[in-house]
Parts: sequence; C-alpha cells; structure tokens
Amino acid sequence: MIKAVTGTKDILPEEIPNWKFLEKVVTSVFDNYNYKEIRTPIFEETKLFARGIGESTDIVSKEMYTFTDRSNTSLTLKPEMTASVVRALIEHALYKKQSLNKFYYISPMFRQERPQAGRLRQFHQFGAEAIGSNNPLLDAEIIIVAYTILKKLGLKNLTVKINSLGLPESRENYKKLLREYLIKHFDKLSNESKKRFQTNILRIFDSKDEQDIMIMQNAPLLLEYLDNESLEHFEKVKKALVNAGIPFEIEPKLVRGLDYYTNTTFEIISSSVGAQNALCGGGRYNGLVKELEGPDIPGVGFAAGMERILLACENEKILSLEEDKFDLYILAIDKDFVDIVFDLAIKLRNFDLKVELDYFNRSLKAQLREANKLKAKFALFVGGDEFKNGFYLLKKMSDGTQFNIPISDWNKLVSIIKES
RNA sequence: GUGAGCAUAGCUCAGUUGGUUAGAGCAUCUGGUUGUGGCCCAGAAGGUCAUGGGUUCAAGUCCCAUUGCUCACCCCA
Repeated sequence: MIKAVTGTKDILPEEIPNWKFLEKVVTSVFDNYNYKEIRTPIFEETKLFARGIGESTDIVSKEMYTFTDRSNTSLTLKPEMTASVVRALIEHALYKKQSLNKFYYISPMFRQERPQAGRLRQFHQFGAEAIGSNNPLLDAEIIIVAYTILKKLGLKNLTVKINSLGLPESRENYKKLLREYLIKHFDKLSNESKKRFQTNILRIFDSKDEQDIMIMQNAPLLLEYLDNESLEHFEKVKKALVNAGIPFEIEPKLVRGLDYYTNTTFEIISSSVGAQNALCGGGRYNGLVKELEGPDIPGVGFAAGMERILLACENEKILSLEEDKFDLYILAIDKDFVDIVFDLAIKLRNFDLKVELDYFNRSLKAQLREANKLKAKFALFVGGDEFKNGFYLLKKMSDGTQFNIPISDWNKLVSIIKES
C-alpha cells in the first residue's frame, strides 16, 4: 500500500470544518487590522532562503527540501514565509506604492524534521508581515493580532513572551561579553553548546542541558546591554501592549533561531499541547529587506503553526461540532423512477438546496435510513400512486408528517423546504 | 541525526504460563410481511495478527531483523 510520506498528513473531510473555522477567524481578524492576503509560490530559488534566513541556521543547513529542476536550478520548498513575502515586495516594488505594506498569508510550509506532536514535515502556517515602518506600535500590533486570533478561537492557557535583541551593533558588543563570560566555563558546556559557541552563541540560552542552564543563569543578559535606541523602542512596545490589555512576560533568554531578527522578538506558548508548545513566534527584522537587495526598510511579522493551534483547540475542547445541515433526500419508490429522481435532484440543487439521493437502487427502507443518517430535513418520495396522480410525497423527518405536493408546483416544494 | 515505546477487522481495543476454526463494541450491508427512518432485534460481510526470518510438536503470544507509527531530544511554528 502506498502511504502518505513521513511527516505528511491527509486532512480528511471530517476535519475540514475545524480548518475552515480557524481560517475564518484568522481572515476576519486580519481584515479588521487591514492586513492584505498575499500568496507566493510553494517553491523558490534556494538562495532566497539561504540569504534571507541565514546559512548557519538549522532550517537552512539541515531541514530544507531542496532539489534541482531540469534546468539545474536549485529550488527549495518554502520552509517559512517571510523571505518569500519580502522577495515579492521587492520584485513588484510594492514599497513604492505605499510606504507601509501589511500582508497576511495562510500556506503550507516544508521542513524535514523528525515528526512529533505538533510538528510535521508539511505543516501549515498563517502569519503577517508589516513592512515599511520602524514604529514600535507595529511591533505591538503584530503581537496583538496574533494574540487576538488565538483568543478569538477561545484558547486559554496562553503565555506571551517578549524580548529585545537590540540593534546588530549592540548585539555584537554583547556577544563579545558573552563570549568572554563563557570562555571561562567552556569546558563544562555541553557538546551542543560548544558548537553553538562558534555558530550562534545566543542560542546557548535555549539549551535544556542542566549544566548549561546553571552556567547561563549567571551569564550577562542582552537586555542589560541594549543600546538606548533599542531600549526606548522596547519600552514603547511594552507600553502599547499594556494599554491593549495584553498580558506578557519578559523573557531575556528568548532568542529566535532565524538570523534576520532585530529588536523585538516574541513567542506565544500554550500549555495545552505537547513539547512543541510555541503556537506562534515572530519579531522585527529591520535588516532583511536590504539583505535581499531591496531598499533599507524595516519590517516586523509573525508566523503561527496551524496544526499546533488546532491541537490546542482540541485539547481544550473548544471546537464546536456544527451539525451539517441537509435539506432533502429524494427516494425512488420503485426502480422505474431512479432516472427521474436523478433529474429532479439536479433541478432542486439549482434552487440552492442541498440534495442527495441513492446510487445503489436500494430498498425504500434503506433509502430512508440513509436520509436519516444524513440528517436530511425532508425526504421526497417519487413514484407509486402519488406520482400517477400528479404528486410527490414530502415527508418531514423531524416529526414524520407527510403531505402531497403537486409535481408542477416547484415554488411550493422549494419554499416549504427552505422555510423549515 | 539520537533515544524510548507501540504495531490484531474501516475505527477503538480484548486475546490467560505458547495449545482447536483469532473475538467484542462502534461503523458498514441485509432483513424484521405489500410503500417509510431513528430505538430495538436477527443475520452477513470484513483479518496473510505490519513484513521477513528463527525457536518449538505447536507462535497473535517468545527471539532477531526490517518497515511504519507515536512520543521525546535537537530545532522550531
């Protein structure tokens, strides 16, 4: 048997209502905040991600689905969306049409990691990017939008964590300090952290190794060494969040794994899912547009994992099971009428009714059982004496009452069904 | 990439210290008197017990390998 490849999942019809519900909430909130949807291709030239996300990041160095096409171009299935959105912004010079562009997206992403609860190789994210302004209010707005969506879904058990990485220069200065501190404890660091000492020293804060955590407890914190401008920026973000009534925690150790972040970073975690508890994350990326050969304009954004969010919803039992409304099931009283039933169903569907019929020439009893199973509001009997006399027999399933409807009287049939 | 656990019907699961023809519930299908649903009742269909080896008189059950899934690490959403 051929099965879906590791880390991919079919979303079956029974799960679709949950996805539709999530998408509806997402689009409505983005619409309120005037973010415009953007859709970019599923794959890009590999170098976009290599340069946008950073060669040394885990995503680029070991998780991308990269292949060459027939003309030997290296292509990659998108592992995240920000680089693609920025590419599109630059390519179409959208920054010239308006100084601030606010985008949102809903799209599959691809990363070759070991699957786990809340982690797939093809997964879905929604997210937003606000590009063109360095206003700290936009940092706050991005966090507020993300939080609002999760709240509107009905999620509880959320924690917003924020941090500031400062400007690249102040970060470099801080890294020096951190290096000086860590060199003293280098021998005691875990192997993984020793590697990070070279590649991305800030990530040592993320380590779950006990020794590492002990060491890092006394390490200097980036927040304490921020330049004045970043500090002021961060203060304004916090103030805006307080005014908006968003509860948050400052997490000085929150270091995001993508190279492009500057200043604000944030994450919203949920205690309702497994170990992969970050429902969404994001931050400011003031150097990225320029890095990708665009103008030197700032941006801020976030991405949210839809599978994780749905998992959290499921665990918090907040997904409403809306019953599928079903208007009419048409039955053939005897087999001579199956063609008439089929034609009739088509006609009634053109009146915007949801209509089903039997495709197995089954007994009347079986057909009626089917009508009941589908929760049809009405069953229409076609055939027999009624038909001979110019009538259909309409049965209301909820109370079992039946009445004749003249075959020619479409309006009556349709209006009875619609009005119930 | 590392580690642990699991694999029996479409689904959720029983299956005793290894011992006849591998079971249940739900779901599916048929019937319960002429042309009528739900509840109920009766019946049917559905399994190479993940795959391949091994031990044994005898393997769903014990051993090994492979594959897959799940969870965790790593990292991230």
